[in-house]
Amino acid sequence: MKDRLQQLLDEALARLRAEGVLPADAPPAAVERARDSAHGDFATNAALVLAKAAGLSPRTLAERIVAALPQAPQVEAVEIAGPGFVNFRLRPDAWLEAVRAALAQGEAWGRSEAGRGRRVQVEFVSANPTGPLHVGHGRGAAYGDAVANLLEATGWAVEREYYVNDAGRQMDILAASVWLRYLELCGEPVAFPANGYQGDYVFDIAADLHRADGEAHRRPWGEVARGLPPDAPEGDQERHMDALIARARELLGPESWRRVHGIGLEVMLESIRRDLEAFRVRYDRWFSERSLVEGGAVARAVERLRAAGQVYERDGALWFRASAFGDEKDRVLVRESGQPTYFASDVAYHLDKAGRGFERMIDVWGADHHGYVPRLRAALAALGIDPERLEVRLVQFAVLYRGGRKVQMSTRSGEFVTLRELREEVGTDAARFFYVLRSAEQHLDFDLDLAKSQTADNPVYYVQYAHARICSVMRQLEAKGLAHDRARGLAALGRLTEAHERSLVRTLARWPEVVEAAAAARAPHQVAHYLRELANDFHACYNAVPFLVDDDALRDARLALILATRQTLANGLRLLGVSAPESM
RNA sequence: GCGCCCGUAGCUCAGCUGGAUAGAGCGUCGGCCUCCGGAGCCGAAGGUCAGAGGUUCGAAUCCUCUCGGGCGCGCCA
Repeated sequence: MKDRLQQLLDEALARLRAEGVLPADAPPAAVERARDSAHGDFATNAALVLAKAAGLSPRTLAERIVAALPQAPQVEAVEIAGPGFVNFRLRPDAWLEAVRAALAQGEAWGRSEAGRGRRVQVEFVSANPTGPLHVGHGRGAAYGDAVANLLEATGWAVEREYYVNDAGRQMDILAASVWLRYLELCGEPVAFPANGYQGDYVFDIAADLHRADGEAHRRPWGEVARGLPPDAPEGDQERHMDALIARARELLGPESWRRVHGIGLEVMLESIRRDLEAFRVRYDRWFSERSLVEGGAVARAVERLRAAGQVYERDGALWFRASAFGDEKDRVLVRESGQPTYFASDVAYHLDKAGRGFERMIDVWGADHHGYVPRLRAALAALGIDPERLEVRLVQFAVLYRGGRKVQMSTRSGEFVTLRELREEVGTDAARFFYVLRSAEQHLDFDLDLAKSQTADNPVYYVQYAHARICSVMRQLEAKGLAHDRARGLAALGRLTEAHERSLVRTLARWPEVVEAAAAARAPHQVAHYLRELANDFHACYNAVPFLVDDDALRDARLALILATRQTLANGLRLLGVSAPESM
């Protein structure tokens, strides 16, 4: 509907340009939904925006625009108001088209081809496989998946990817931690390092290893600890850990080390995969960092930067001239030790993505990584890749509240709330809805008690209840020995004249615009808010207007309206990864 | 110190590329069940959009500064 009016406006403006009223390079003007129904249904500020360029007063220009507008059957009236707004009022039945469309298109209602099949990749969560997913990752998962769904719904060819950091020091620390817990199980008097992974899951992995391999990886603690630099608090915990890892590799030999390293990775990855699956998040691809390192892609990426003349050596390390591309300082690619940094593999990773031909690469990151964005863009620019293809979406932290008090989290000590615990406590539906209820750049206060409560306060139940209630009406219909005659209902849509019905129809008609806007802004919270509003309009209608009336045509028309509402609720909830129950 | 994000009703937040009297939910107060699920509906009170300048026909929205909060600023990932 909005598109149709935009067409009319564009035609009118083109005509005025042809007549010389408007200069050829006049800026575009848009049609928007009127906020206040007193201003009609849609409005355009074209006359206000273009008045200066045309050298006319806004109201005079508005009159010229109105005169130039082509006729359209849906438009009942066009009025000029205020300083020069042009307001469109539609004929009441123009809105009813939405009911027909919702029923005819079913699951496709609201979808569009705006993306024209262009390829976009959404990479999200990508947590290190060194521990279970916690509630912070949950928000990234809910957000990233919903954004991917929205892009799919608007005609993009979407790929969801998880970047697995299976190379590097953090994985080595996990391997060392697992091995030390394993040695404890073997009866060795281990002093567990301050910097090791403390969580219970490490014991579980160690126990798995012990069950499977017996004492094959046992080494005397005295040999392990011999001559290591002191741990914190007396010494440096990082140096201690590095030495411990080196010692582990030396004592275990390559094969045993790979085994210990591998079981940690395997168990954690499997746990992450299961958590996400239960959270209704599926990936097209799990991309291994190690495959980049071992395949030489990291070295090649560094070489490409070198060939571009954007690296130099200093203090024994290899630096990338990031400051020449807008970053605040230069960044190390290869350490003095010869080890490439995480940044180097990330450059290689994004180079690989770009090479896979995605028109857009959307990375969903925790907001604490924001400082990392400029250097990655800088690297892409230095490699001749348009940095605009990379879109980094930062998701702020979620803070959990229980009983009005903040729930403390700390990854170090292993006392964090895991995504699994959250899911078990409030359920996937409530968790996913709450996570996307606020815009991503907003800190999220996640009230566990509210998410669990089965009351009107809880927006998830409110929306789901609307869906279940419509299903219940249909069951009642059946119990009365009646059936819905869709054709008869659609033919009688003109009889939906009650204020609540008209309001519901208008909200319904907005759905395709909501999907498009939410996708464009990468803002699934707009869908959540819309669903709340739609449910509200439905509940109001439910209380004001009886559906199962004796008049067959009127009944079928009203049922067509609420079935269209049910379809819209279901489509919206699906985009957010939330179920639409038939009864609750 | 520098950089990024944020500051809107008692609380939690919307407010789409600047647009016409600033919107929801919760909470508070007052109403609505002989009827399709009361997990519902209706109404009322409640705001100097942190503050000060500026741009504009028009600013919660854009620019500058100040104040307040969060997060970054590693040869960690």
